[in-house]
Amino acid sequence: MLTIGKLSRLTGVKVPTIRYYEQIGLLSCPERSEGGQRIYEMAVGQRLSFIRHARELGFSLDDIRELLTLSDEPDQSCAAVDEIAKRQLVEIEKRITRLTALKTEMRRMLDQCACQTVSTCRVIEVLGDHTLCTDDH
Amino acid sequence: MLTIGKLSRLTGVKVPTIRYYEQIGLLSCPERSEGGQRIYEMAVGQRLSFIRHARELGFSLDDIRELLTLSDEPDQSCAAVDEIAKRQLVEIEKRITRLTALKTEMRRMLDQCACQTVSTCRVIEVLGDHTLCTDDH
DNA sequence: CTTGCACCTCTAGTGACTAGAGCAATTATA
DNA sequence: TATAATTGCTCTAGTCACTAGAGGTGCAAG
Ligand SMILES: [Zn+2]
Ligand SMILES: [Zn+2]
Ligand SMILES: [Zn+2]
Ligand SMILES: [Zn+2]
Repeated sequence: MLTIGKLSRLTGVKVPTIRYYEQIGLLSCPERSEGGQRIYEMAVGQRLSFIRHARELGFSLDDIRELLTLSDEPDQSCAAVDEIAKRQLVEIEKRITRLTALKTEMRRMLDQCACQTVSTCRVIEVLGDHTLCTDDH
Repeated sequence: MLTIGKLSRLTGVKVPTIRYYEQIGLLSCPERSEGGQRIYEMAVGQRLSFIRHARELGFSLDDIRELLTLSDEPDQSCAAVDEIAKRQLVEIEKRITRLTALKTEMRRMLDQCACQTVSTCRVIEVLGDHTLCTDDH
């Protein structure tokens, strides 16, 4: 049995975040002490660690909610699970592609700036005129 | 002279977004028609296009606010401008690094899954146990 | 003159928390 | 046992950059 603080230390999830997860129904309401404080069973630590790790890997809370539901049915096919993960992978790849293009553009801007006055600054110039860019973003 | 709709079409910034930018002081309040509708000078198009392009390149509205202020003083050194852009570049690079690590981890998870039942799903397993990962995130 | 689109203000919602106020319960120390 | 320190509680509001919707008004074409 754990207080919210201990659960927090155990999982690395901050106390207000745990309460937030309860509020949005990602964690079910735990028992309370006589004084009204939350008391968690040890197993909640597993669930919370799962949530934390999935968040670190970039899954949305909605995806996590679904993953948790799926993981409660061990005999089902894991196709749906893998589908969510694949979608997440594609998302990540898209973001990397986009950010890589931005990086190139930013570097080009900075490299071309002669570092004199604002009136001749290449950064300002390019920001004001997308046709000076090499690709769309 | 432009109505808000024309300004929107000219710059590709949505009407509510233009009003939002006015609300937070990124665009100054334009004149109004007798009926109370906003009427913009052509020059606002430049400013708004600058904002849009900077947003597309990932700058925050706070950074953009500062860039706009700086760009109004053409004779100053552009060091401060370039500083903001450099910071932004570093941010982008950090995000790429992080996302690349996530991508690796996600791919590993998916590759290792034998695609049978949830109980043996590698995705669920790894999400529940970070020690199965190859790096920190 | 009427139709229909564009425009107006204001409020609330998004995601995933975070901060803070003001108070109650529990635990550690004296 | 008394007190102090820590931890817990609820509730509200703030973050960022918008977006959606309600309920109303202005304006231009036919
Ligand atoms: Zn410069
Ligand atoms: Zn561009
Ligand atoms: Zn699987
Ligand atoms: Zn991990």
